Amino acid sequence: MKPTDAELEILQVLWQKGPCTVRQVHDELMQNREIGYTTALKLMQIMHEKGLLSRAEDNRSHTYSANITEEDTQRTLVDRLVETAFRGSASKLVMQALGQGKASREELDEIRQLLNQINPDA
Amino acid sequence: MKPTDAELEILQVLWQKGPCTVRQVHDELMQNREIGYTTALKLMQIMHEKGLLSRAEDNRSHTYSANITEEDTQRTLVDRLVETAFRGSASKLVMQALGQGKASREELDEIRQLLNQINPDA
DNA sequence: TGTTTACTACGAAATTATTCGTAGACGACT
DNA sequence: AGTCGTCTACGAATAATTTCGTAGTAAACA
Repeated sequence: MKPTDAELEILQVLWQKGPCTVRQVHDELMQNREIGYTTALKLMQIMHEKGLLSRAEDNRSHTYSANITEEDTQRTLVDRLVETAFRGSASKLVMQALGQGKASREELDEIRQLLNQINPDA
Repeated sequence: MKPTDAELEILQVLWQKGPCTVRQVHDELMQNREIGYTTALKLMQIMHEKGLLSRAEDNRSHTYSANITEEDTQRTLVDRLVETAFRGSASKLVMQALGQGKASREELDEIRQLLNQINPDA
């Protein structure tokens, strides 16, 4: 399942903050851009219908949480991007991402470690 | 500029085949899925209006070519994905892509080489 | 010359995504 | 009880994307 852009924004909030009310999500989204409260509400209702979010109807308000993990979503999106934009070559994507020079030394070390663990002939 | 999904399909054809007529692009797209000829035509006309494609009005038919390179587009899409799905961490994306185990030994070597060339303290 | 074929142009339907206004419910507070 | 603030539900406008039908034009051909 590929979340839309607006859905991804909301998932980000839930992944970072954990279960939230619409109010909390909306406050967070407002840090980045203008968006009406009912817009956020509607989006979250739709996501709930789609099964993307579950909700606890606690008191008066509802508390929503993500039904998919950040990692699974990242995997889906990366796979998709590799297919649609990199003709199936994951390494091309890696080279592109690394080439941007936005990774710190620590991150690069982490990647080296991962590389050493990988056995492509398994 | 972020091409839409349908636009990316068409760009892929043009990047791989070079300048093409609508007919050629359509034939290629049909290899992967059902799509009407006029749909492809319309998409390419819109892309031309947007400046995404240029066209030579040769004979009877038109020959279209991409105005943006595959690399630039890949860069745009990767940057965007890093921002929206990886909270700005390019290395997280790299780890995710490498973790899928879809890279060959040769590709991994290539990545190692690139890693060694990168100086994060420049 | 008349018919078939291949092309472009264009309008518009269909689909999907995003946005928000309005209404109704419920609790809190006076 | 009446009013205010906050919440959900829901309809619907808007926008963006994808789709294709129809019409017109011109080359190719019988």
